[in-house]
Amino acid sequence: MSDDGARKTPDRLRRRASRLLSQLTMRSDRLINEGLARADGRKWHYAVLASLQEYGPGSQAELSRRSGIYRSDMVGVVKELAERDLVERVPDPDDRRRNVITISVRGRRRLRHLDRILDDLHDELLAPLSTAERDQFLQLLTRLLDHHTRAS
Amino acid sequence: MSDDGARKTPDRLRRRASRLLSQLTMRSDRLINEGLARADGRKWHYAVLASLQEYGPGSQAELSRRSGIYRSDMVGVVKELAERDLVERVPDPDDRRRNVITISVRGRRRLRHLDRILDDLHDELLAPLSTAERDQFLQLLTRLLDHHTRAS
DNA sequence: GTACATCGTTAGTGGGACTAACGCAACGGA
DNA sequence: TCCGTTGCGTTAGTCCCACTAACGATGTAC
Repeated sequence: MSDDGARKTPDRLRRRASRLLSQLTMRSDRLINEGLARADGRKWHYAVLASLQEYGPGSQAELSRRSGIYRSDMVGVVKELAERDLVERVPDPDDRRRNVITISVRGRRRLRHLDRILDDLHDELLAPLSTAERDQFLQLLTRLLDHHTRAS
Repeated sequence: MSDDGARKTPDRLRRRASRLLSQLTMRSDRLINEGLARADGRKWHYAVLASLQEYGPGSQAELSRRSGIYRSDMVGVVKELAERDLVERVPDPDDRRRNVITISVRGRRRLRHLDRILDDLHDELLAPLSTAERDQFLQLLTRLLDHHTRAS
């Protein structure tokens, strides 16, 4: 950003929800990415590990669907996770197109770790809000997102 | 996105404010960009025109600071606006490093037009929320953004 | 068997934030 | 008056991310 100091951001801009969202998301993404990076973590790793933990093993394509990561990008994510022994990738004997991805013990431990890191980072992200306000914020975001997800 | 149908998005993911923000912002950006594109408009055009309207003429560097657009990107934006006769770009006689950018009559009309378009698009974006909830949402976003802007 | 869909993979697109470095002009001291 | 610093506009290029296209191999349906 470069609009520090004499903040002359026009009102029209400052008031638009779309702009508030992009700006805040930019900061939020930076905060989370940097926070995770400090622990050699990435958002995508977290997403995949969480998906494996909550819904069990699955093919890359299925992980894709669960996590919203494109299957073209999933290749690299799974590779990185496998390199770190957080996940096992085994060809599916029943369907030779598929790899079955399974979370490892290290993977579960790692997920717990990332969860703690994310808790802290979100505390920082939502710092100015009270507990009630945080809930409200989440609720509003969820309703909006749900609305635009169904509509898509 | 690709997580339609059987929504198996893990809870951990669905609940994180950071993720809600990115996802919603992605939809929001698409909505706004496509809406503006239908009228041959762009976010950046709006930002610059709004800044000129509210604070008067300025150099490209100053517009940069007002709008948060990088001065390297401002070059192209001003060029596009000038091509459409929405602004005038004149060398500053008092400081030969500068161009003075001024909004034209067409520019003002265009800004009003874009404002109407954006009003509609934001109505769509915030559709599921009541008026009170929209205010609250904006207020929460603003507080969060302010907090993370000062801290930067 | 033949058409079609799905899987993993590679490559590449397009947009947006952001950096580096340039030549030029202005400003602020010694 | 020269000199270092700062600000300007511009060009080029980086990185990240969502997303598309196309591929060969495999599975499924008719």
